[in-house]
Amino acid sequence: MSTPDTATSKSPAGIRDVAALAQVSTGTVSNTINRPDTVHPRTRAAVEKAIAELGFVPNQQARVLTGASSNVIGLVVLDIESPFYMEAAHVIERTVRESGHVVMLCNSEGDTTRESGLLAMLAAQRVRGVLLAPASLDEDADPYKDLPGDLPVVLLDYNGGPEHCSISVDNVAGGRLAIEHLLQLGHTRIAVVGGPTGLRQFADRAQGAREAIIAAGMDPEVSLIEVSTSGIGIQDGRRAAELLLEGDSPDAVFCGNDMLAFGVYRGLIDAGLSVPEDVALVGYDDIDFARDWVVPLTSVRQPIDKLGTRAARLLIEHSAREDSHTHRQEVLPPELVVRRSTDLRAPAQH
Amino acid sequence: MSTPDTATSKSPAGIRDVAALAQVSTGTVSNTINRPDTVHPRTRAAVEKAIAELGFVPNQQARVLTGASSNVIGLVVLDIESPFYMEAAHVIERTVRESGHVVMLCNSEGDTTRESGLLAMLAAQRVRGVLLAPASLDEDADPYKDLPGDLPVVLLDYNGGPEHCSISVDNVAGGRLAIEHLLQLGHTRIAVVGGPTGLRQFADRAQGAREAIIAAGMDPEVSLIEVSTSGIGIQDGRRAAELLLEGDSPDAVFCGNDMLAFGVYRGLIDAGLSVPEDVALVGYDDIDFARDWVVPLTSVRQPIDKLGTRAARLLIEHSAREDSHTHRQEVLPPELVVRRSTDLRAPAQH
DNA sequence: TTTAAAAAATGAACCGGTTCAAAATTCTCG
DNA sequence: CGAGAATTTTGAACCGGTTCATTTTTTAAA
Repeated sequence: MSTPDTATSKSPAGIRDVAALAQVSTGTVSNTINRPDTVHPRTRAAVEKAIAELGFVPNQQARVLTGASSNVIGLVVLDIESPFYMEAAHVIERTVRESGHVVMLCNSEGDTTRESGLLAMLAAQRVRGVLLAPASLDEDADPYKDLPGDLPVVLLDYNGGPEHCSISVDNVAGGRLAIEHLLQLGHTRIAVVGGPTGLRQFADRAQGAREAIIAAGMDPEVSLIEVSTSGIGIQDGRRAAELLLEGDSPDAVFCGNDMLAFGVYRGLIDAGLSVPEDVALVGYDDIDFARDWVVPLTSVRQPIDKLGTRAARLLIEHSAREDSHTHRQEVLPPELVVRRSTDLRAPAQH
Repeated sequence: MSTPDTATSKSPAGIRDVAALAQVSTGTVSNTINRPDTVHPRTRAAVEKAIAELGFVPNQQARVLTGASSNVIGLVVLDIESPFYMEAAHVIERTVRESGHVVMLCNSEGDTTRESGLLAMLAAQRVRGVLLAPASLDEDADPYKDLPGDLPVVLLDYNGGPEHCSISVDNVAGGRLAIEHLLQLGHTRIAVVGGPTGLRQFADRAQGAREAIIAAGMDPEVSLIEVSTSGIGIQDGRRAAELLLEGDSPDAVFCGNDMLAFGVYRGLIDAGLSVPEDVALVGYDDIDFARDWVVPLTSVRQPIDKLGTRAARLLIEHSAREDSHTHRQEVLPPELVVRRSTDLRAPAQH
């Protein structure tokens, strides 16, 4: 409106338009943009003026087509609303930005069909590579065997074996950590609210819980009450709590993630119990909310920062030297963050 | 590994490779992909076989280059971790998917410099269009006047005037709703915890609060205690609560968003007050957590669903017929959701 | 002033698809 | 069987940048 847009208001200016206006060749324009030091200052100024005048924006598509590698990185998560994945996305976005890349965020919604559709789309898009938090959790068959083209992929939060790069957190160790903490505090009837059977991460955490009980010389059949839920949200936790309170109440509850823990908390409060006096509560993930919850939540922290940065860097590296690349699997250790939901003496802030 | 990859393991197969293998011309391959009904069944079969054999994935970049419109839509939000924007992103992703598009999610982190960088990048990427939740909230100067190229943009949650398409929610009305509710319940000393001065949304909500007080024939100077915060997170709310409790305690608090409300809740609880008995509490946004909070939170709901779907559809439409397009501004009404944080009689679930 | 070397600019070919006018093939029907 | 119509197939040109061998200009040295 205010800028009269001197010339073409039809289609966005191309490099040839710029070349014509600046009275140089297209090669020179290209050089001005990509190798400014190889072009004479006077010429450069003229070209830059023309670029500004036309509002010329180089077409990235065309650029990639000629061999330049794309600066887009795909990120496929299985739940775009889960705080855990969002924090991860944030870290990844930041890391990736430092090297001039951008993230294309996609949501598989835990659906393997959608997931492979997205992978195909990202391959068609010729993205630089993909960070994939897999929806498919079949252990036997490797579902990522035949990826479209030779799309570089790094699995996120899931160890897919030696055929893939991956960064994951040791979920079994995490489960163990939680239970060891509760045992140390003297709890003997511990409930485990693990998400849906079939989600590997959650199964592993429950497995760790069992191992810890056994290592302490106790019988899981007696001291461990396992409950599975259909989802991994607050409501699911709440229902789990109701279920637990029907039988012999546990004196501690370990939840497969923080959202479940929040739900369990509500269920306990509604039943007139208090945390941690009557029941101790441990979550998993240590999302931001855990620290700020009414009763700050003890939680097994996944090192999201490391997870995200490592994964992003690994992918960029991987996609840089396409061949002669050996897949690498990194497994990070989780860490227990003790707060008041298990220990009243814990500082109010952390 | 299992697939020996007969031919080229060097660079991903191109349309000419397919044509050669199927013994047809490139045009026929293109037709097989895009207009299958115009090619003879026998030929089609041969081409499809070749495509499968080579693992051919059409290069989307090249496709776009020849004029096809991109299927990528940019989404720029100012806080990737904010539940509100994530819920919006989810809705948008879903809507956009239905028409075969994908979302490229970017985080401006409230920084206008980063924001324009992202817009330039999206323009270079030749995305179909951009949904922008603006970081720049200057009212006077229109900061989106000279967008790179003729990138179609729809402003999200912000009315940018007649020069832009936008979908927003009436924040003034929202503020009014909240206060009217509190007045109706008989509260007379109402605090308003509005975020940072300078964030328009928040300023508008506070403005609505003032209007409601005046409309009720009261004096804002007397009945309204306004507090501003430096951020819009839980911690900021908590600090605001501490500040409020130093002076004459209010009997109700209206917060600029739900996160602030959660923080205020913690501050109140820590000071030995209870909600809603001692102080009523109203949030804004009605994020998922509000319903599941320990004391379910009364909140002014932004119709995120509508916001997201409308915005996405408007953008696609806008970007379809580039010219002869008149900018449209839609303003959606907010809605009050009453829960126990203001009214004990509210049902436990909603 | 001449000449060799360095610096700058050029422009056609190319990336990998799509398009479309023209050519080749198949079908219809007198 | 042959003409005309309908259906398929073809392939060169194009999209908008980049590349790089070549040409042109400038600079430095003799």
